[in-house]
Amino acid sequence: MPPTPANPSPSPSAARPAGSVDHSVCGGPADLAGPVSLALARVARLHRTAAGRQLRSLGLYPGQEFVMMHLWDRGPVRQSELIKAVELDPSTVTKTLQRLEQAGHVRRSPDPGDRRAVLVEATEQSSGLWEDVAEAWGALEKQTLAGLSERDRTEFVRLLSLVERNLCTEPEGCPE
Amino acid sequence: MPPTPANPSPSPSAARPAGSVDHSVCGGPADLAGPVSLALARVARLHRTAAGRQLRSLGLYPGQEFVMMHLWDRGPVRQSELIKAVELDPSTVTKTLQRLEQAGHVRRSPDPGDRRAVLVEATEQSSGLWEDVAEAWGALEKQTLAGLSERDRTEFVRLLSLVERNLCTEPEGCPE
DNA sequence: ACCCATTACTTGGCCGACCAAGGTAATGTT
DNA sequence: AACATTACCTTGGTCGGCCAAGTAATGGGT
Repeated sequence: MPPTPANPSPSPSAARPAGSVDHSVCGGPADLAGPVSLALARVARLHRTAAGRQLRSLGLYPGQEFVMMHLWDRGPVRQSELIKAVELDPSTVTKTLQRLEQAGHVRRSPDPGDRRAVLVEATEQSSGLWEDVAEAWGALEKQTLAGLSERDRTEFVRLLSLVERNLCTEPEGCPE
Repeated sequence: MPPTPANPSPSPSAARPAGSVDHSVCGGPADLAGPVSLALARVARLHRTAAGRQLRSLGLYPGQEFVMMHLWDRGPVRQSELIKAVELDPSTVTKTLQRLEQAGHVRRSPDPGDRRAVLVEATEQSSGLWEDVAEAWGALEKQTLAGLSERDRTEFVRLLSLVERNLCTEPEGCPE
């Protein structure tokens, strides 16, 4: 008998570790299974929102930074290269590039050596953004990690790396 | 002189810690500033995608779980309560609920006591999903944390909590 | 009683992300 | 040389998420 509404924790077949669930932070409710996944999802959304706030004023939308940054320090690349780099769905990259192109941040041209391919590069006009974006990301990084010791930070990236490996492997979807 | 294409790291004004950037995992490229923010963003996307894969087969889309889970163990609630609980934009919740309603997972009715408000509850039909969702989240949690020691896990939630607090506070956007 | 701020929700629009399906060009196979 | 496969990209559609703006009901203050 799964959900007997208005009646907490009917004891499922799966996860529900133990009594309290830690909702230590920020008033977050945090009931439900999978405390880590839940926390991760919440943090991720907050992080993206924060990035968005930083970027909006620059005329970029969250997600576009990755593309621009790659172009800025790689120069002209094939779109396929870019796709592998950002690890996004090809169609996502296509659409993002269309918008970036229309905004004048990016130029695209057919690859003479392979008529299926498209070469992408940041426009000169976009170079002014570079600094701003770097600064915005610096600020975001700073806000994200405020109050974390050096040890905490390295620990955090270590754990993130582990988790990333976990999420990459199993059902495939990771490059390689 | 910001972007001199095809020329790595022109030394910005902001973050760019040191030489190598750790791209320890999964072949990820991981150049660019803000290694933590970047890693976090990547992990978050992978995590959401993984959740999506689990959920698709159940006829749910990522994000809807949170709503359903809340309804399942809280019973009928006002929409405003739900919004506070999931910490999402009201319009997001509205749309999600419309879709969930159309899918038959949720029922909505006007609150007799307050004619602006809407009461939301999970349908009986949806109760079958409960177990599946719990299981899916269990699996996700398991995959996410595979190979992490108990100490690593608690450390991870601790760090996530800190980061969450950081991202909540500053520019406001957190409940309270 | 009246006005006005607050609360509760909705609509429309835009973007990032995915999948599914399609079209074209390069490459491999026989 | 013809065919099949694979690589590269685009289009269309759907969702989650945000913001901005709008409607409607409640409640407080005077």
